[in-house]
Amino acid sequence: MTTTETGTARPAGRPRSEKAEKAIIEATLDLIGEGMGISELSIEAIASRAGVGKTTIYRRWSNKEDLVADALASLKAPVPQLAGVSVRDDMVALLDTMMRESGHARTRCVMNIAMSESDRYPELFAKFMKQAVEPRTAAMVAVLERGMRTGELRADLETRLALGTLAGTMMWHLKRAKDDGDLPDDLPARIVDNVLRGLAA
Amino acid sequence: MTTTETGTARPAGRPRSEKAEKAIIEATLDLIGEGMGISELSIEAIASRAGVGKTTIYRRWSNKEDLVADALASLKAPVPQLAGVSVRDDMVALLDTMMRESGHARTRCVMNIAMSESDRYPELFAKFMKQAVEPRTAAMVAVLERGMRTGELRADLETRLALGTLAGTMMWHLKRAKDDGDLPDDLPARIVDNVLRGLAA
DNA sequence: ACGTTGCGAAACTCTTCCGTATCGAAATTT
DNA sequence: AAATTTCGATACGGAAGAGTTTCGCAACGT
Repeated sequence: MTTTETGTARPAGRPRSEKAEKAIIEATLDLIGEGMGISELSIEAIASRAGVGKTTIYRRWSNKEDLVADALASLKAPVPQLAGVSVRDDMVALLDTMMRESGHARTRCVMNIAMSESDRYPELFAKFMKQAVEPRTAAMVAVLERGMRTGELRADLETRLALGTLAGTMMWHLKRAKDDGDLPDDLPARIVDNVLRGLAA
Repeated sequence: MTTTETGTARPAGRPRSEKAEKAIIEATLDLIGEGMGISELSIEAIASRAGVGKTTIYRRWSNKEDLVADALASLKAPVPQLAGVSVRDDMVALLDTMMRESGHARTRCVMNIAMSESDRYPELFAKFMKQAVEPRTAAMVAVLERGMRTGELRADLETRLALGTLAGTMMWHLKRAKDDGDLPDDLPARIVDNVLRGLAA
């Protein structure tokens, strides 16, 4: 070998622009964030918004679905740092993160797409769930299981069911909030307190 | 007046086919039920599926959005007959209806559309909410308020919050069920019992 | 220097579909 | 019978956009 290798053999010619790639992904998420559905999303619009040629897109992704899948998958879920003191406080923090993030139009639209187009693009959905949703549900399940061990929660709790109740309630309210856009700051706390205590007299 | 009137003065000429109208609405819901988003839905596909000419559609609706709005609005929500004995049983019955109806692909897809395209088609969304969703939430709220009066539920309950917890939890599980399609028959009962009792030890 | 590959831009073909118009046949009122 | 309206079918012009190709230039290796 005479080449100066840096791990992998670099092919000859001009290397692909990392900047262009970022711009394409960003433009895609941008347009989705403006309320576009996948079928309304056009490669030409993405190229124009990103300031690149269509060739540059097709050189990397063979079609629209592949591109959108990568774009959605690039949304990492930053799970918040938890105090770890009480289940109640940790869960409020987790729901609060959900609420604050859904305040951004982009997040809401991405969620809409992931939810509603999951039938049409199952692979896309699976990728998104794994990258963006599962880290959060895993964090919630961990909190719940800790509570069962410490005795803060009932020992016979079904964690999947309890997770659904907490996250599902939050989602329900986030959906309804689209009209004016703001929910009370203490909503996460009220949800958690209600769910922990129960509705029965 | 010399005409044989039947309430309203019928104009001369061949009357519009009631059957064609039904077929158009049905074809629209059918295609939506096959996973098509509104923007993917084409008038030509609807006409073909309904076995009518495009003219027959455009004579009745001036564009796609009007047609879809009417189609979605035609989905009445049949609120089940409630026993009215206990809040617990009535609520299980309501959630059970949600679950069984969401077993139909058409219902799921219609829900998806209503949820996700609400930003793009706000009037459509409003119409759908009023016709198909509000009757159900109203029934749930009625059950909750009855429970507060009878003492079966806490008197200081926030009904909107409690509604969100019950319906939101059910929705959460319905979303996850897409993979294989079936949820345990006793899921509604387990949800209600868990929510009423609370998660805390 | 030179070959190779990526770049943005533009032109291109092909398909889909909207909304309108036109046709002969059918249904209904007068 | 005549007039009117709807029917399904088909054709049309136009817009949009997918995916490909070509072009001249830029960036990288040898």
